[in-house]
Amino acid sequence: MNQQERILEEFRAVFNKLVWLNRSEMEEALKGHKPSEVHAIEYIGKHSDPNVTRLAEAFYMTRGAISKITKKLLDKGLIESYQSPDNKKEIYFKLTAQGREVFEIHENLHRSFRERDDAVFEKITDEQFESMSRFLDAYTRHLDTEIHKQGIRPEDGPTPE
Amino acid sequence: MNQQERILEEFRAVFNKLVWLNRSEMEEALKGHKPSEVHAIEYIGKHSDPNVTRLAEAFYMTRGAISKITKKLLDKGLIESYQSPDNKKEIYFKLTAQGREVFEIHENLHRSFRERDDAVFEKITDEQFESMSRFLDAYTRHLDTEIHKQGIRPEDGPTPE
DNA sequence: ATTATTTTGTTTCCTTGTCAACAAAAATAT
DNA sequence: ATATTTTTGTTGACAAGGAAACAAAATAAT
Repeated sequence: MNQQERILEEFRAVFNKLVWLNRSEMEEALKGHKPSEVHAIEYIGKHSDPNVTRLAEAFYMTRGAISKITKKLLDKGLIESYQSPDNKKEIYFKLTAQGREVFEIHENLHRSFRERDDAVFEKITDEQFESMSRFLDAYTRHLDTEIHKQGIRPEDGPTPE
Repeated sequence: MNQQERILEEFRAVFNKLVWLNRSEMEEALKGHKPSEVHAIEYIGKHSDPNVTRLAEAFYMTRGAISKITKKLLDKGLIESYQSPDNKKEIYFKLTAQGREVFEIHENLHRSFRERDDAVFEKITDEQFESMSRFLDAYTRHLDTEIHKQGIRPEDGPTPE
């Protein structure tokens, strides 16, 4: 295993550990709501006029899947839908009071996770941070170039926020 | 969004892009085999005496899920099972000739992905590499400590290779 | 040695997401 | 203006994976 594979593998491992560690606490605090539902609530709470298509693009999921999730959230009364007077096709979502509660719990938990790990990030120097950031930027640009080379298929490609 | 969140978010983005870019090519080359099947073939080809439990631990999946995947691979004739004379319970797997073909195609593709991205990794200095590596080690240790604090539940925790 | 506990693999049921087909609305072409 | 194409959201059929229950074998306890 060379340098390249090692660094990517290490990152993957850290990420997995992080996800696994946070999940149990998150699930405990938000019992009764599935991770995908909470995720959608977070997005809806943070963006203006979100609709099924936007959520699907942001989550790299199909519109069908999102449609089912928002249906559940509507049934639970965590979100409500509204439309623009000049567009009868698109359906937007916003949080209800009850949805905002879930949103806040989620935000607070995220804050606590961040604080928990602050120690590690305080120890990295600005140079270290800059170093990683430059690497990531370079890698992203490289991948974008490669994606472009392959002949892009924008309809199923990621369109991150 | 602070430093901490930014760096993690950037890594997630790079990772997603990487997965997405490689997937189409991989699926094209290994048509007829599901990603999870190929993944299992890779593991079986690289480890000695792998069984359902080992695969489940390595992939962070349940034994039930792995059991179904290996069943399919057996039916396809890509792997075969064998047992030790002094253990009638554990069932190990190894690749058949046909399975090795899939294994090789997969390995070659990975090699080509690596070569494709070499340029990016060649540009990072040894200091940069060291810097990232130290950060990752520190983060892993920190998370291990936190996991330990929480009261460990080894039965559903990750047990990476 | 016998009993109790743990490990291993499989199966059934359930949930979640993808895919494909569809209708309604909007955008574009002609 | 009308016709065609694209976008948007929904639904039903299907596949993948998780949870739980289970039997068989191995291990530990007594």
